[in-house]
Amino acid sequence: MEPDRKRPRRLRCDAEQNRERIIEAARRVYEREGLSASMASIARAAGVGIATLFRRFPTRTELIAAVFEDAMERNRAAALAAGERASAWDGFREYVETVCGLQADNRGFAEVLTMNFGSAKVLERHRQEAFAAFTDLIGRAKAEGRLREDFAPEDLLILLMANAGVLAAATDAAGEASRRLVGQMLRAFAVGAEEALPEAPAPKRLLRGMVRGRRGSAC
Amino acid sequence: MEPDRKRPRRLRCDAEQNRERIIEAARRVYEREGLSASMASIARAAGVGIATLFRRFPTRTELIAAVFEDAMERNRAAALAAGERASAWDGFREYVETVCGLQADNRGFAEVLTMNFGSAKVLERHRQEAFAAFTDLIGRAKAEGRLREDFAPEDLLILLMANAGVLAAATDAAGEASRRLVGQMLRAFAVGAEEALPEAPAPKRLLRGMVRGRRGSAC
DNA sequence: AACCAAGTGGAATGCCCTATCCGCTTGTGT
DNA sequence: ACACAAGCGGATAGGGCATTCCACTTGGTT
Repeated sequence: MEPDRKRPRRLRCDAEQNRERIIEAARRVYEREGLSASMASIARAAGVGIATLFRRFPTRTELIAAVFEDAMERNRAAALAAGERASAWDGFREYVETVCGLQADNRGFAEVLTMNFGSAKVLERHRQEAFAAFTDLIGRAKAEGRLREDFAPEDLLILLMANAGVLAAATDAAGEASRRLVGQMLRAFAVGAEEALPEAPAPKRLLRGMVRGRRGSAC
Repeated sequence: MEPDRKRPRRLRCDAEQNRERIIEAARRVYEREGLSASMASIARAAGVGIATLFRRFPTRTELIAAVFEDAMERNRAAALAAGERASAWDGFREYVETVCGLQADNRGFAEVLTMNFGSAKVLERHRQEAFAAFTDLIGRAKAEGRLREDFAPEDLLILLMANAGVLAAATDAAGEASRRLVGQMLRAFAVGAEEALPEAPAPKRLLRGMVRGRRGSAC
């Protein structure tokens, strides 16, 4: 995002440009295809040689970290903003919906949110901070009597994993199915829980794909 | 399962043996690795040549259908059995827990339950029948006043997709995380919903993997 | 202007995968 | 016992991918 800082000794300016092009291309590719996109396809999309990609990002993890740093930052911002709401429950609800929406909009980020990147310190710090803000929200929402006492912070992680699964499997109806899932889960978390549920997607569109597994094959 | 019937003119007995060996091997491999396991690895596991595998199962889908026919049959049986319970809600609950448990025990079947196999008629027929029995259960559980009126049959599909996602992402704590998810969802579905929740898994084990994507790469 | 470290792209290597081909082996009906 | 259709597995073609290597180019400094 910003020029650069602690990166060892500043890149030559054409190299820096290429670096940006790679990140932008990877952003597009990951958003559409998820993290399993090949390094080669990203280099192609960026219009650079494969060697250039590997020179700048020796491991896939480093590339992923660079690409999703700002999405994770947006996630953190959403958690902090939700913490400001007058009603903790409203904040809780808002954050859950927001983060699941981020997943729905970006297949790569959906996966990132369900994994652990031991290196990638910035990424993990943002995740930590978001999680801390959310944990704080949990306590207050319970105190308000709106969130069930047995809600655990891990339930958010589980929801993120579940949502990623729905998004991956529901192809066509992914957005609707995801919103429905989130609505159901919020009901499960809430104490009263009489809020309306988003409409369920039409069943035909729900089970569409067929052996959409990694490698080709067919019917 | 049974010798064979309408299969065109009966295989030579050594060929039939190989066919069984392939199915058994595929069962083991898919159970562990999911449906993305390669044909080559299955042939290797079965101790047959690749050609033999392709001769018997020209497409991946045919192999998958053969492998999971009986699991799908067990699924159907579970739905029918659940329909017999005196309390429809108890049956509903039992079936949901059972089918999600089947997913937890078998990564391949978890995926099968979230896809559509246009060919594979036996598979789809069993799925249909299970779904019909479940739909019947839904109506009765609503009539009992235990299941919320806005529960839709599609919610089961969504839950299956969600559960598959949790199972795929939670590696170590997969079983616990899955049970927790199911517990939450049942709360969302129920009218009263004051049943206890399974314990949440320890957070450390929840986010473990790191770019466990298809191909190697590393930290 | 000239130099050279930094940077580049494409070729090369090695792996695994799908799918098909083909010459050899074997079960089975006569 | 024999013939031969049925079946077998290894080899092969063709492709994608990760990763490394290397001869060439170029930005930036003097």
